Amino acid sequence: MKLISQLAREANIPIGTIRFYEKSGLISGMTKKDVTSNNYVYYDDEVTEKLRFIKMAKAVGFTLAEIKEVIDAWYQKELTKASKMEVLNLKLEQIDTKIRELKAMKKQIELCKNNIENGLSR
Amino acid sequence: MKLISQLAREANIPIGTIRFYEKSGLISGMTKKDVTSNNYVYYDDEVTEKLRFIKMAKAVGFTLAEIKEVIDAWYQKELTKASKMEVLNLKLEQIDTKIRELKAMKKQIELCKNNIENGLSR
DNA sequence: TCCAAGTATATAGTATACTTCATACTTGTG
DNA sequence: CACAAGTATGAAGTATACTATATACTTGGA
Repeated sequence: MKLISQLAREANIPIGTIRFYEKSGLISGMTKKDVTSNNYVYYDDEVTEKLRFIKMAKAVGFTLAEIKEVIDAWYQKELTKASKMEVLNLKLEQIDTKIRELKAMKKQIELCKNNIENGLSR
Repeated sequence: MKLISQLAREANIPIGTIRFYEKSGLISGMTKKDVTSNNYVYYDDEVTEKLRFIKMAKAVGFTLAEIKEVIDAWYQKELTKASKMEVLNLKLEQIDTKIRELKAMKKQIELCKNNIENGLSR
């Protein structure tokens, strides 16, 4: 159980961004009910995991809305098994598409490199 | 040589977006100097290629600024061979990073699927 | 006890990538 | 030659994802 500044350090994400993610429903901490003097929010390791996932997913072009879908399928017990599987399977397909696109880009860039090496205009 | 509406059809990208990309310096058409009655812009197949590349690169999370760098390394003759290679090599590294991240996400999601199948909360 | 540093909340501002709108001119077809 | 459809331009508006600012309260160490 950690406060927001420690979480930010661990995940290497600005505090402001974490608050934004919490407001957006991607993550959530909890207030300790036995503490009445403040309303500090505590986060567990699950949140750190989620933040790492968010970071990766964002890096490969998923939107926060898309990421939220996956996280909900992951952690929300309210959803049916079937609907969770549907979301996750769709996401796996999208991931494979992205991998294919990245490989295609790689080929194109390598071709381009060869052309430059050989002094061809293109 | 085609006008913008045909280009939009071929690349499956809205005309407005194409105009935005042109203003942003990612692509450029040409006006026919022998035509004086209008200032219609014509595009060749190179532009179609660029648009396809832009689409893929965007899908995997590259920004327009990053994409512009690659396109410039690709088509701008003004840059030195060395600086072009630098840009392209960096981009290849970033692509490999993204592929690794996608594979990591894939593993995580498949693990999550197994947990759901086996009825484990997590 | 003082006070720097941490926390919470709300609001406003910024950057990116479009998208829409208004206006005006051009072209091709009936 | 009328007129719908296409084109160009500029400016304003929108969505997403932050980022910064202001205010106020809390905590922990000298």
